[in-house]
Amino acid sequence: MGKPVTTGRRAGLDRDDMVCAALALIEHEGPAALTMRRLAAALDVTTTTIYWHVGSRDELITEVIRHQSERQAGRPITGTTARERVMCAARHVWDNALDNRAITSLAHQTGTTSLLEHPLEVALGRELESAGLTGEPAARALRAILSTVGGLLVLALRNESTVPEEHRAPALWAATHGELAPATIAALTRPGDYEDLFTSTVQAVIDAHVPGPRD
Amino acid sequence: MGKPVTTGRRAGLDRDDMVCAALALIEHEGPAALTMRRLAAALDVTTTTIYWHVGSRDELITEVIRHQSERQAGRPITGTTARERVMCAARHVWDNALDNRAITSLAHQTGTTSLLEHPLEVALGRELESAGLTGEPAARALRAILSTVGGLLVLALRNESTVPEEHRAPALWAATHGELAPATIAALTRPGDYEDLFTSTVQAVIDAHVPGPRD
DNA sequence: GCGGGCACTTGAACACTGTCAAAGTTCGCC
DNA sequence: GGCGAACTTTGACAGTGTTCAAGTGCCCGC
Repeated sequence: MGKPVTTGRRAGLDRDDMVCAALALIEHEGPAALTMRRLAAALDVTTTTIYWHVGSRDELITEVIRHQSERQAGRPITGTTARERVMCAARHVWDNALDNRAITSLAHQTGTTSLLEHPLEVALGRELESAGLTGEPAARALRAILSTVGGLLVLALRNESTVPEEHRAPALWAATHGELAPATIAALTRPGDYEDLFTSTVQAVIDAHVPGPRD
Repeated sequence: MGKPVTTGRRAGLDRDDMVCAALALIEHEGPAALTMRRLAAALDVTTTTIYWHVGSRDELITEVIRHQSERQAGRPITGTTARERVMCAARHVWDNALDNRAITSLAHQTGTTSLLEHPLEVALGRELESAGLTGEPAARALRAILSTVGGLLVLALRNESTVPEEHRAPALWAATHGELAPATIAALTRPGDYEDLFTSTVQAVIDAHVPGPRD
């Protein structure tokens, strides 16, 4: 009947639909694509409608992060020794971040990483307690491990394509003559293996906090 | 004489003035204050003039970072053992970042951290070579130490005031009942001491890569 | 049946961002 | 004196988050 595209109760969308659409948008087109107008277009709605449901962009992002946070709980912890199980919990944080790069980046740049990873952090905390740590030592170990993983994630999730090639690490090292041995420069010019770096570095931090089976 | 505020060669500013003014603006009012219009106002000039001199905002930022990079070189390395000297070089990265939070944050969010810290990274590399590491092992040690420091900096430089109190880590831990021991929760609710965390965590990573005096 | 009020939606704006084309002015040099 | 290069400005464009006033549809009580 050629309904005039009018206003009023037609969309039938609620807050959850907004959050899910935002999540999909981020996953498919990256964090920068999360624009109120783009999200509105994806939902076939006006930006004002989104504001009515979610309040603001920050609230929307927080909700997206919280939603994702619930989805990434519950991977099983394996391993027999305490160190192995702690390592496994740490690797869950790492793996989940790499499996959901876009949302993790978004959480990182909005300062809501704690919110996103909290369930995984709790799991890590449990393993630390099983290993015999409580109170302050457990908190210190937890923070040390999480910040180490976080630092590695900054490297692994960095979107190289946004920064010109001549300012990226390999090019900088290639331009560094005379200060370091050629073999070292060569090694630094090659791209690093983040997986190896993760394993050895996190293991070192864990070993410094969690007593081994013979202690 | 009521000179008409005309156009033409009047400002007498060059590219370097733009960069310095941008640096000052960032240091005094934070990275978010670096806006082309604000910078133009600070220089008593139009945005187009800035574009004529520096090309684009990204180029301006790159130049600011490079400029700052040169300023933060040259702190002396102290210590007698190899591990002490490596630790000192790592601490230089840490201290410089904390002393220049605004610029470091900016570099971090534009992916130019490598550019900013490259001189300090070279110094760290030198100490690693003095400790007997070369080639791939040196590169691995360097990357491990830098990513660890980077992860700690993410924590230490995070601007807490931008994210609502109930989504910050202490509040999240305070809301976590039943999963962890009360003493652990209490320790996690208290704000952490980043200085301690830096020392112990970085030391652990260094010890894993750099042989001690008795080896 | 119908009218009031709530729930939702829209259109149009505001202030802000980076960026650019065109036009203007001033300067050094021939 | 005039020409061309080196700047500088005006004024716009497209995009961002956000809000206000005005709609429209629907349910509920009368």
